[in-house]
This record gives sequence, structure tokens and C-alpha cells, in this order.
Amino acid sequence: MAQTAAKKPSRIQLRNRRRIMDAALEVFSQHGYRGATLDQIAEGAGMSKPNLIYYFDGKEAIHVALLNALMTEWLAPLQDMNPGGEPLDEILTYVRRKMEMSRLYPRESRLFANEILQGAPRMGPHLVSGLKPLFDEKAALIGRWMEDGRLAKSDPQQLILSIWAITQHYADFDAQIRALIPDEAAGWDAANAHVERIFRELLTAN
Amino acid sequence: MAQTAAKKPSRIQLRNRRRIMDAALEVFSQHGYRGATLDQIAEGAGMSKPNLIYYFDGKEAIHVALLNALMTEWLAPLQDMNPGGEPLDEILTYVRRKMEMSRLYPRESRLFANEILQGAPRMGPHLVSGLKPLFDEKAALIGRWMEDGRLAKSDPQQLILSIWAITQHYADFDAQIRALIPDEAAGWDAANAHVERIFRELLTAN
DNA sequence: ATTATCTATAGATCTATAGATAATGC
DNA sequence: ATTATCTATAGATCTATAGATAATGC
Repeated sequence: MAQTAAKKPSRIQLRNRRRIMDAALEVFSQHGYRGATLDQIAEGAGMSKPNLIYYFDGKEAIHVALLNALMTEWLAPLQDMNPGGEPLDEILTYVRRKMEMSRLYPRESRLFANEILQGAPRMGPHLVSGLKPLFDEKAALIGRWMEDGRLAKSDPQQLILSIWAITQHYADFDAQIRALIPDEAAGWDAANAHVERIFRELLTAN
Repeated sequence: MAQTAAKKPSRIQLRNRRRIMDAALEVFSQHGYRGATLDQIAEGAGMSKPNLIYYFDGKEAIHVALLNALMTEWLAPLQDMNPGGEPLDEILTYVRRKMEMSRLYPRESRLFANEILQGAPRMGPHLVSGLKPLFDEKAALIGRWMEDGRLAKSDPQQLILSIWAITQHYADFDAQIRALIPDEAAGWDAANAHVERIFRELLTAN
């Protein structure tokens, strides 16, 4: 039970756990929890199946470890929204960073989408304890900016939801978008421009 | 092989195939293709597992039949966008109908989301042959409206994508939204108002 | 006569464990 | 001495089929 020991993890421990997580991200994000198999993850990690279970308690433990590990970095851009900054800049910067994450890290986006889509069976509590406080804090911040007349008024909670919806759509529904707009060339430029325009219009409406 | 016979289907055939599709929608939309089991579908349909396969060739056939059957009605609101109508009304009506569908038929939305998220392995060709022509037609229509100065200019393809992204988000990410905004009461009213506002501002920007 | 349903089970797949062997760190 | 890895396989689950029986429609 390497994972319950409080000893310092060896270099091999760290390397192998990281390789397992990398492979698991690939497999879970593509097939969902139940669609993923330990065989696929083991092959991706370049090790035998029993060896996988030497490093993690089982399939579910790998999935939970993955979700928890990625949650923090996934929320960093929202965390970084600065109460002392210029409101429109802060929000548009957040939107741009979310678009960048969809472009660079689509697997992470799809991992979370799969989990939420199926009712967040393994992440539900974490949503309330981890995500909700941040969500409430930033919604309140945006609400104050609106009260102060520094942004056009709208519903701050709904605003955050719609930023997530639009930006993550480009990662989560990539297969559909590529079927509809095969010309990948100008794809991201057009998407970035459109998304920025949506929120700029909304937040500067008179 | 009841499903290849060209005979007229009996009343029992029709009733049982419909019950299977209903149960399959419930199970596939919640667990994804590979996460769903014939046991769950059979129980939902109130019949034995072998009997399921008497009506369909197998698990994949049920899934494909379900996707194809729902595709048409899922696209009806876009189909109904009227070239002779008032542009802003037509688009906002479309947005409202999509919101209504997310509220009333979240399972259908999640069924498609699951399929797309995993790369559209069973619906890919159908996207190109069925959805793309309609997408292109309506994007061109919206483009003409913009050219004629009847709507503020933006990218029509991206506009449609963003309508899908926001409206379907309320069905697909319901578990997350309920964790973040537990007060379900004003939920849909706030969502509808916000979504309408987003697209009204975008399409009437000066 | 044909259609629909059931029991029993084959065969494949999947998670996890047992137990032996190899590699690594003091 | 401890950590890491491997082979073999138990036990559960899952899709699908075989073959007998029951229900329905002319």
C-alpha cells in the first residue's frame, strides 16, 4: 500500500504515478469513467496492469486522484481575477485564458465534462467544498463592479456560467465543430474574436 | 430478425421498440455508451435482456437507432428559422426554444453531448450528412441578414456555435449548476433572461 | 403458423489479488 | 531489507445466442 505510507515517495514512485495520471487523463477524458479500462491506462503508462494497482488502490482511486489534482490548476484563472484590476480587463482576460485552456488542454476540459454530465458521482462534494466558495467570491466581486457602475449590469452568476459554457464548448464539442467547420486554419482566431466580442458587448451595453 | 423484415410492424413491435428507446435514452444519457448495460435498459423497459435483442440487433443498434431518431426533432427549431421573418425575432425565438429544450429534454441533450465528447464515434458521418447542410444554410441566412444591415455583424457560424454552447450547457452541466446555485427556484428565469440578454446585446450592438 | 418471451449459458472482458521474482537503496 | 515488477488467475460483469415455451393473429 504505497499510497497510504507516509514515507517520502521515491523518484520511481513519483515518475510512475505521474505516468499513470498522464495515461489516465487520456483514457478517462476520451471514454468516460466506465468506458475506460485499466488495460488502456496500463498500456498508455507503459506498465503492467497489476503494477498500476501497486501505485493506486484501484480504478476509482486513479480517477479521483486525477480530478483532485487537476481541479486546482483548472481554477487558477478564476482565482487570479483581481479585485484591484480594471473590471472589463479582468473579465476579458479571464475569458481569454479559458479559451487558451480549451485550446491547449482539451483533455482536462473533457474529463470534467464527462464527470459532470454523469451527475458528478465522484466529484459532487468537491464541487460544493472547492468550487462553490470561489464561484461565490468572484460572483460577488463582479456584482460589486456592476453596482459601482464599472460594468453593465447583468446577473454575475449567470455571467460566469456563460463564460464556462462558451469557452469549454470549443474543447468539449471539438468533434462536432470539426465536422461543421472543417477549415481548421482560421478556427481558433475566429472563435477567440467571437467570444471576446460576446462578452465585451454584454459588459459594456448601455 | 424482426428489424430487417419489411413487414408492417405489429402493435406490440411498436410499443416495445418505443419502450426500449425510452429506457435506452435514460441509461445512455446518464452513463454514456460504454457505461450503459443491457441489463439496465432491459429493466427500464420492463423486459428480459434476450427480449431486448429480439427487437434490436444489439447494444450498438439501440444506440444508433436512438441517435438517429432524435436527431430530426432535435434540429427542428433550427429548421424552423424563417428567412421571411424579422431577423432578431427569428434568432431570439431560436434561442428561447433551445433553452426550453434544455429544460424539458435534458436527457436528449446529454445523449448527444456524451456522443460528441467521445469523438462522435457512432454519429460522425451523420453530423456531416445531416447537420452540416442545415448549419451551412442557416449560417448563410444569418450572414445575409447581417449584410443587409438587419443585424449587427458578427461571425454567423460562431454565433450558432455559441447559442448551442450556452443553451445546452444548462442541460449538460446541470449537476454543476445545482451544486453552485442551490436555489432552484429562480433558476430557469434567471437563465432565460441572461441568455436572451447576451444575444440581444450581441445582435443589436452599434 | 407466426410472433413474442423465457431460462440457461457460452464466451469475452474487466477489476483486482496472490504469490513469486527482480531491481534498488542503505 | 525494501521497493518494484511480473505471471497467472480468481471472480464478477457483460453481450449475445441457443433452444424451449407461451401468446397472438388468421
